[in-house]
Amino acid sequence: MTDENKNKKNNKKNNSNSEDQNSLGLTVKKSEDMSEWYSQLVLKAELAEHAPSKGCYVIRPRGYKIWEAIQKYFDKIIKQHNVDNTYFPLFIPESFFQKEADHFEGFTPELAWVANKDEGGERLALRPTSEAVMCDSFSRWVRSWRDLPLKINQWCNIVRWETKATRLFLRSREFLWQEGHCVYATEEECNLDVLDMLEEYKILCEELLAFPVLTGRKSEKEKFAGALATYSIEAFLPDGKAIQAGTSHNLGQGFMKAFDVSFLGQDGQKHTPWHSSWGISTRLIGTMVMMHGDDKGLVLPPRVAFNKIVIVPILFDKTREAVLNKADEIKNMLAEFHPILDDRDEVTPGWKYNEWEFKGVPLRIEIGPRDLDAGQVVFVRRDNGEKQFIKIEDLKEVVPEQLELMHQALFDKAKLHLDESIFEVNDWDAFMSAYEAKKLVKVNFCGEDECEDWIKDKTGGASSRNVPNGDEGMPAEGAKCFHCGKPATCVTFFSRSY
RNA sequence: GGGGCUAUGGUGUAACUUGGUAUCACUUAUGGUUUGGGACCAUACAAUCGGGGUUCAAAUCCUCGUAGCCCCA
Repeated sequence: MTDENKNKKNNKKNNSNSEDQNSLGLTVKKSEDMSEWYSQLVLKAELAEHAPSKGCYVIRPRGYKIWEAIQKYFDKIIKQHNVDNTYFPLFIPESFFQKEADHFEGFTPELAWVANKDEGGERLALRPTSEAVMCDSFSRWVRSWRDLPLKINQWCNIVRWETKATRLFLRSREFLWQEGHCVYATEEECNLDVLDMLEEYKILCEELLAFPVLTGRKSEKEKFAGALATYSIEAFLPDGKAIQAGTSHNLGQGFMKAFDVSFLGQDGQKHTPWHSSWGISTRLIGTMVMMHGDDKGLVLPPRVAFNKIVIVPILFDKTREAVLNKADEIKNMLAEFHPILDDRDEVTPGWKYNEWEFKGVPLRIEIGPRDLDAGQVVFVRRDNGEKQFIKIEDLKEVVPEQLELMHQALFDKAKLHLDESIFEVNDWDAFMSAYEAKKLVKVNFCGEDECEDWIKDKTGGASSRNVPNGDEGMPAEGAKCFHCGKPATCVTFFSRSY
């Protein structure tokens, strides 16, 4: 054994001796090593676990509940936009991919192929996204201007053969998402849809997941393979890295032409329609966990949490029955919040507090013999840990009130971090110092691939996030690119990213 | 894409250098005493990642595979 190995082993030993091994808890602090903190939390809070095949994971019930909350919220939005759910096959013939050259080129490196079967001599790939297979159907479904707009969505899994390091929820070879695809008669309608859905994603993050995002257009370098323009929502995490949390693409007419989708207009002429697609994935789960979790474990935003309350009765033999009866009464009174009544005898109240905090339940109600006489409970919010006494008859009012306050507090904290992280700079030196301080750097930018490549290379990882929509994304007259000095074409955010 | 490290009950680990009965704790189960911020006693269940090799003998050495983590591009 080499010295180096011995040292590693000794370190491991020392660490394990100094740690509390029976702990549910985490061995690192979020502020010290967020990456390790995240891995431990996702596993120990039983959101997910590694699967036998590389880069894949099992979503456990506690994690899937979060996905269900996202689905429940967003499926309603989809329907409000008159988008219908469908299901398209997992297998896509190779020739379908090849019809759109940019798309094929962009996705080839991460396609997974079915090895032992081919149909009619043609290979089948597992879908990395469904433009190709959907457009094939669209070519039959779209004939007349009366068939438009055609608006469909699917909730499904997709496969992208990642070669980079994979992370639970954040980057994996298979993941769950929703992909909406709309076909419009005009460019204007298509554009509007692309931006509308981007806005819906923003609202989803703010209203359900309780964090802010930057909405904007991706650079040429970062846009979707085959798109005219890609827009994204970008979340900025506490460790100073951005993460793309959702995308909306204006796919223009490329796929339409490639798959021969056309319609007869009111003018009796044949026209090529316009095409959009937009998606969010289980990556949002990871983003939410990193955004709100703390050193005590998971923090579920109130609107995401299925069980919004845990009731911990304090049980002594003499008063046991009376306390349990009252706890049960409270549980029924607050049934709409799906309270958990933790009446286990085998662990102490203190254990329960720590356990439910770790699992992120938003509110805790403690009730013991002393409270019984006073007609009150001890009431604790997960995000701030403050204890207060609440009269039992006031609970029905206080619970929804505190859930809303907690949502707002989580959002405000995330918003404050985002606002404090944005640094506007005009030259390379200022850029580098802001970037090294893990800021979200706002610059005038030429928007060119070569310039962006150079920046990424020079900094060892700075990438453009997006260009804000509207006036905010427009540089002042005469503004120059912060790096190359050519005339700036846009205002862009740069940062480290996941 | 290149390099390094790791894999032992459900969990965290010891034993590996120098081959020989697999350690300890937690968890779990049962019984009892407990319970307002991580209670305790007793007993019991439970493990060497997969394939191949070396050897009288492999957790330990060699080899291939699989998976995870880290560093560089």
